[in-house]
Amino acid sequence: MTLSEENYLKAIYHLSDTFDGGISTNAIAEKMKTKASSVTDMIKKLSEKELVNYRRYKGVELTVEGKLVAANIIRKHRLWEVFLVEKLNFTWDEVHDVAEQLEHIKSEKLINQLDEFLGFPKRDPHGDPIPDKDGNVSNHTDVLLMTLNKNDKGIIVGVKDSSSSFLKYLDKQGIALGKKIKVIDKEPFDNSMKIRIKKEEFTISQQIANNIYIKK
Amino acid sequence: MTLSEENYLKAIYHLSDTFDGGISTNAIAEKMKTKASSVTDMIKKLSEKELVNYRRYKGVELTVEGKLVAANIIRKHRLWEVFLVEKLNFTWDEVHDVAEQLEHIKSEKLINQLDEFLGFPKRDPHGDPIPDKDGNVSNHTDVLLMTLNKNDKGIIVGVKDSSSSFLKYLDKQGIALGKKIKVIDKEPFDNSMKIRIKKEEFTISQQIANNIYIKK
DNA sequence: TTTAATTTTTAGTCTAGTCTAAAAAAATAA
DNA sequence: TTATTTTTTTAGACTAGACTAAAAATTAAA
Repeated sequence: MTLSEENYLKAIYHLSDTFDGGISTNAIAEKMKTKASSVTDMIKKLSEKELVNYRRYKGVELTVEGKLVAANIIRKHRLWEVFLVEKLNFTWDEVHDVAEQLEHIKSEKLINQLDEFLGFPKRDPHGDPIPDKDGNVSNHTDVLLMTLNKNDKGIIVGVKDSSSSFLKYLDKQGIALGKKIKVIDKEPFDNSMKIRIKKEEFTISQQIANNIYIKK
Repeated sequence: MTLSEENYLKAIYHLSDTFDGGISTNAIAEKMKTKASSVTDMIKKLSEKELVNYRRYKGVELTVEGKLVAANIIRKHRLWEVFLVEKLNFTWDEVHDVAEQLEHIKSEKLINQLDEFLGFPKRDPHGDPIPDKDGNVSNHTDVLLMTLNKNDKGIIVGVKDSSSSFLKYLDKQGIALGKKIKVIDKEPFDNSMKIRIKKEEFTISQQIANNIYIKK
């Protein structure tokens, strides 16, 4: 498994989460910030290794084996994120680039010991679930804040967008995982909503509400 | 800095420790398990970047900058080794391959926080000194067990050979860092020595004694 | 259903890092 | 000091992974 192969598998895995059926060459190219022709080359290679199913012009799907490999990389990524935040005092908007490197370290023992050292965490600092050794992910039944209605209540459990700028915005507003939230009002015109967190009320845009997961 | 460049710098750094003056192409090739022609190519590249001084047929020496880069990689390697042993229950003969990967992770913050998290350790699990941020290494004034004479005493502080097989041998014999040792007798014929550790006496060959560092 | 636009693939090129084989320089021996 | 051996470098080829430009297949529009 080369670094590049691993990154392609991860990208396909994430795209499969959002879209059904074969993932298009262009979609992968965009996600990987590379060119479609490069994607075609790599897909052929992954197909040879039976990590993806591929029919020309029809896009790709991960095989069972490919899915396992990808889930394992994501498992490592998220466990390292927990480590960075819990043990090394990183903030949740600083961890991504480093975890992106650490996820490629190869050692079964390392990752299992790390898991234990961290107390077998179930979610990373952004609220995303950590796959287990067999690639099983506790499925995300949580809903987007956007879908709540007036007077609905819940707990913030995750974010969809993990970009540094978004996370910094949340920190500034005092929006953090585990906080209780209540929808005070919802504006039908632009879907913005007035929310309450810890007795403080303020308004957020639909764009923000569309990137926060809530457990009801 | 590519992975390959980093590995060459590290190899040259280690070789400079043992040999004075320019490090030969062949010596690097042997250490890196590659061919002399590949070494020549890479040396040219490192020379362009002013990380080594190079004169055709005369071998290489690290520049001040090159030495700093190399020391930094070794710093990372050794800090990760401490982490693996102290926090993740690795044994000292298991850490090398994983640390070899982890040493290439790029993040200033990561390594400084790790250093702090580990309590600013001075030595790795094999007793080797950990360079500081500026590449300074507390110089190894310790002597090889081989150089001790009858009735000399000391404390085991390091090993020269970190191969898994050697470390396993030491574990089996109960030879560990920090243990007090006394030379009971030394055989002039083959330089083997009878030693005592914790009231137990046994004989070791010169080869073994040549790979253990002692603080007198 | 033929044409136009879009997507995907192919063909060929480039770079980093490796290799083999041969040439050149340096070190050693006669 | 010349000949031989060893070391180092050069020349040229190979692979992975990327790229550009052009061809082919598919999809959408007229």
